[in-house]
Amino acid sequence: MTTEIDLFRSYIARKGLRNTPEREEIIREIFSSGDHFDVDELYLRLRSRGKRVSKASIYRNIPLIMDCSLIREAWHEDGHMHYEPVYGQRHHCHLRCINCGKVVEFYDEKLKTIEEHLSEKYDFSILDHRLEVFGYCSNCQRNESKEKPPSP
Amino acid sequence: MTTEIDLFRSYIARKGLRNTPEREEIIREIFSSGDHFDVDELYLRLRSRGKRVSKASIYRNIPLIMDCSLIREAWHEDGHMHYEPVYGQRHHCHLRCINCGKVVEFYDEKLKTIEEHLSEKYDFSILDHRLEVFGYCSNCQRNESKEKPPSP
DNA sequence: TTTACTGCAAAAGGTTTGCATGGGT
DNA sequence: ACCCATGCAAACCTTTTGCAGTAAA
Repeated sequence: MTTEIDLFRSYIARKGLRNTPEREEIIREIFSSGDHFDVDELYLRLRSRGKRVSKASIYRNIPLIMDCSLIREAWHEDGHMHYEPVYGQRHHCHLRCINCGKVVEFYDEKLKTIEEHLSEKYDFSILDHRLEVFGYCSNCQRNESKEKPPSP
Repeated sequence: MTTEIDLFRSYIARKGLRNTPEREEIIREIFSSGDHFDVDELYLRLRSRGKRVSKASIYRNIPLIMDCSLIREAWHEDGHMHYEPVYGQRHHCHLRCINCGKVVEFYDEKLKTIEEHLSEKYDFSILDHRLEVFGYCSNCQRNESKEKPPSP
């Protein structure tokens, strides 16, 4: 976590911006768990630790934290964006259960190959990708029929 | 396009719902171009053809049209969802230029293999996936530096 | 005749922004 | 001292919803 904060500090300095306690708390909170999060959740987590950082500040800082590659957008769901820490983690994608929301992270080397093909074929310089795979987890496969509206 | 409308009609009938002129116009408009769209754009396209369908009706019908697999969510950008027609099209993913927004559709067989691996390894029954790849298209590679804010 | 569907306008929920205050550098 | 960052509240935008009227079946 020290590394993430240092990275952010140097990014802030490089951009001629200012370091603030709020900014440090946000980074600290994100990397204290290292898990996916959304703005509301992050706000409540900070709050529950007695750190009063406004949502406006979180919203204003997220673009900066993305810009220095410490987090990135993971997926959009339930009307809002979900983010994930990215620094120090192997790049990965998500396998998600469309019934219970369970998330499995995975990585597949073949994605690199796909990127290379695309780069050649369409003359793109490729920076990133995001793969989401959807299905029913083992639990929900059994209960699947219950959750679906009846087809009359 | 006849096929899409028939599919939708039979879906509506099967669900015990009602067919309406508005519903037919929406389907017709979506498949008249077969391209990506968002709600506002679809609304304006209908309007410019003299078809007055309210946005509320579009929003209310999109879940139905997704449910019968005629369209699906493509990506979330600029604060709103983008959809794409799916019926009659080979499943595909998107390569997008992060500078100019250019979209290239592609398909790679390796994604099927990835799905199979995931299915075995994590015991998921997999229904779908969405892969977005980001980079600079050939044009924007040259002009990349211009578009970025200066780093002081 | 029944009741689902539509349009309108209001509401809801996430995100952005204007403004005055406070705090890094 | 300068001016960027914060908190608050209002504004903004997309999407959802309540309601009364309309029209499929």
